[in-house]
Amino acid sequence: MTTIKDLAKAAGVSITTISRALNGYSDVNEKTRKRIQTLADQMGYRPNAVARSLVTKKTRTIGVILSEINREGAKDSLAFETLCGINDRAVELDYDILLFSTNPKKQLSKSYADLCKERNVDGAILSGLRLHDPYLEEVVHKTNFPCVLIDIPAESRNVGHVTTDNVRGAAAAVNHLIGLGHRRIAMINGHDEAAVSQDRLEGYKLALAAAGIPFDTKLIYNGGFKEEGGFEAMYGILYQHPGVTAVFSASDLMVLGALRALERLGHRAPERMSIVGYDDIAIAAHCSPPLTTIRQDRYAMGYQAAQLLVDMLENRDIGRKITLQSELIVRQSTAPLSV
Amino acid sequence: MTTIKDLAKAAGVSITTISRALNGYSDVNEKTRKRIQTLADQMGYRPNAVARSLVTKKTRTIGVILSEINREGAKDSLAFETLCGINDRAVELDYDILLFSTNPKKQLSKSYADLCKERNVDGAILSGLRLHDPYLEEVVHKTNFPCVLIDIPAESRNVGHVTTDNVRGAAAAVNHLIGLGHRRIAMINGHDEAAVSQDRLEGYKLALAAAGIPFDTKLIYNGGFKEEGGFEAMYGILYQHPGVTAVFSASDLMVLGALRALERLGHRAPERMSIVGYDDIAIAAHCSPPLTTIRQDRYAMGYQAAQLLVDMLENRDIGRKITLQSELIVRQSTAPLSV
DNA sequence: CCCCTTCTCCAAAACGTTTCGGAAGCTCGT
DNA sequence: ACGAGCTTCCGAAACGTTTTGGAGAAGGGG
Repeated sequence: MTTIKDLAKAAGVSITTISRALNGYSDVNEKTRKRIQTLADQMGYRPNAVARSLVTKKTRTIGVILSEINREGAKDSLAFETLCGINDRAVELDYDILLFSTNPKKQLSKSYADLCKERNVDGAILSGLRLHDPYLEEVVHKTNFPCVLIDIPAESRNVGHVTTDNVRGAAAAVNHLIGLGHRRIAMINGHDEAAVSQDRLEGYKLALAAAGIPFDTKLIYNGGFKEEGGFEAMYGILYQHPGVTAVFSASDLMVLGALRALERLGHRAPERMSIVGYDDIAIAAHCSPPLTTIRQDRYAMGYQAAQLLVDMLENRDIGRKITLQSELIVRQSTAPLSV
Repeated sequence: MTTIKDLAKAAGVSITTISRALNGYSDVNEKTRKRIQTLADQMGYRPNAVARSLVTKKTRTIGVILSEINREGAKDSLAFETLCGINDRAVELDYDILLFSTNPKKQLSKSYADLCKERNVDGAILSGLRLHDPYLEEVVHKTNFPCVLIDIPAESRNVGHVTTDNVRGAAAAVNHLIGLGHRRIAMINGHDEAAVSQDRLEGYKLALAAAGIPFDTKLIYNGGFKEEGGFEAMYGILYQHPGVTAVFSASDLMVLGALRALERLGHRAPERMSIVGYDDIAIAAHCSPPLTTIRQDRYAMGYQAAQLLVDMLENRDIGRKITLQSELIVRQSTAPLSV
């Protein structure tokens, strides 16, 4: 590995001059700069980022903490799409990405803040965390570490936030069902520790209220965003509330489970039950029936999150919150209420 | 940020002692070690990994270079599953992951080797690269940078390789079709720059030969591993070779396109055409018809790749090559040849 | 009592950069 | 001819660790 020292020796100038030449400072003669530049290319010199970081205190690296990086995460590629968005924007802005998983074991020994401190990332993007994750609170409140949260409402000087308009998305889903004539509409929600669940429930309520349909707590099931949870929820709905003709699910994955439950009991969607999901995962367009769902653009969310974080890091003061819109995609899992 | 210096001052000992105490050396009194340890905890001391790396020359970081980290990659989550596997094993082995994308723009300015040199990763895992990628050749031959290649056959002192038995997988797929009575079997392959394509073609040929079916180059189509490519290939097969009753595709994604082509022309699988895919992507089990396919365990591949790389990094001399088995999953896109 | 171990501890160098504060040498106006 | 002001360069400190090579003290055997 050629270092700046080797280069200085070879060029017959000081280390300082090499550094300033290569970094485009104005106090070095254009001719010597050229000479140094070509020499550097010849010798294959690459500045050592570690040494540089040590003195500049910047690593041009952002930590990405995704809870969904695990084997199950593959089915819904939400985390992956987010990561792609983050990555693409990060590359454009010339930042690197350090991937932190949230393996339960590691969570115990080291908090995110510790991870970030140790590895000296300039900032972090967090996604898929529970609302009351203790480490999350630490990051947001105790440290003032720059970070961007995805789908977790929190803002402060150094904390940004990107999400989609979940209230509106959910309302659109439920309105679609109401427009099809459905009145008894159940909801399969995620879990209480997710901000999006609260928002989507809110949207569900709003849509019902606007249509003059009374809200019934009993029609709210929690499926934990899991396929299995959707299965059980649908089972419960069919047995406990046979009058229900439509379901709004807070995730497509849970719809897959719900469809299995329907089938198991000899029913089909949308004939027996209209279902609208959330996310528009890849499977949604291909499963049977293809799912009516609310599409959220996870790629864009990641992309915006990276942009927002870098804006914060480079002291461009713009808004701390970004809300993207979602879109109702009508496919064949919903149908008019047959009387 | 508390540094080792602050800690030394607070504890009234030298920097050396702090370092050696915290790193578990034997030449520090157990009492002082305890004292230092609790003091470090109190003060929230975190060793600066950057400074440490500068002197140790190790970063405990592995670079992951995946070409498929982009918006399109979301549909087949192969890259993601691989990443999950890498990540899980890396966490267990206490390594971090630096994610390099292969944005075309960046490829021009910096080679992988440069990326790795600059960022001082200890080693790298590469996947999704074309067989004759110039930068790949550089990594493998010119530098002796430790890396593990996924699905790219190359071995040397510092280069490992993990793949699945693509020849056998393909042969199993084709044998399945032959067993169902099919004789005119086309293949939709990826592209010539993929090692897996060559292997799968090999398996296809082998299976045909074993059954005494003559090989016909005209029945080989290239779909470039793209959905659209599968569409066009199937179109071509139906028009140019109406006698074909079964297709082996080198990826499920291309099968999705092929199914669309079939449908467009008023046909259905498996009635008109039996199709077996490759990969067993998430959609495969849910689409219509559910796909018969060869499952390869991308997660395991990533996991093994990480293990192999770390073994190499830590000078455990084991094999440089890992081949995982694949598995035929029979669903409903294949059926006995109806005479 | 002296020498040899063993146990603790430490000063200083090293890693490869950036950057601060000059210091020469040159030009130019007066 | 002289100082001011540029231009171009450089020495040395700093960043936060690890590691080398010892040094002082305590203990033990002869």
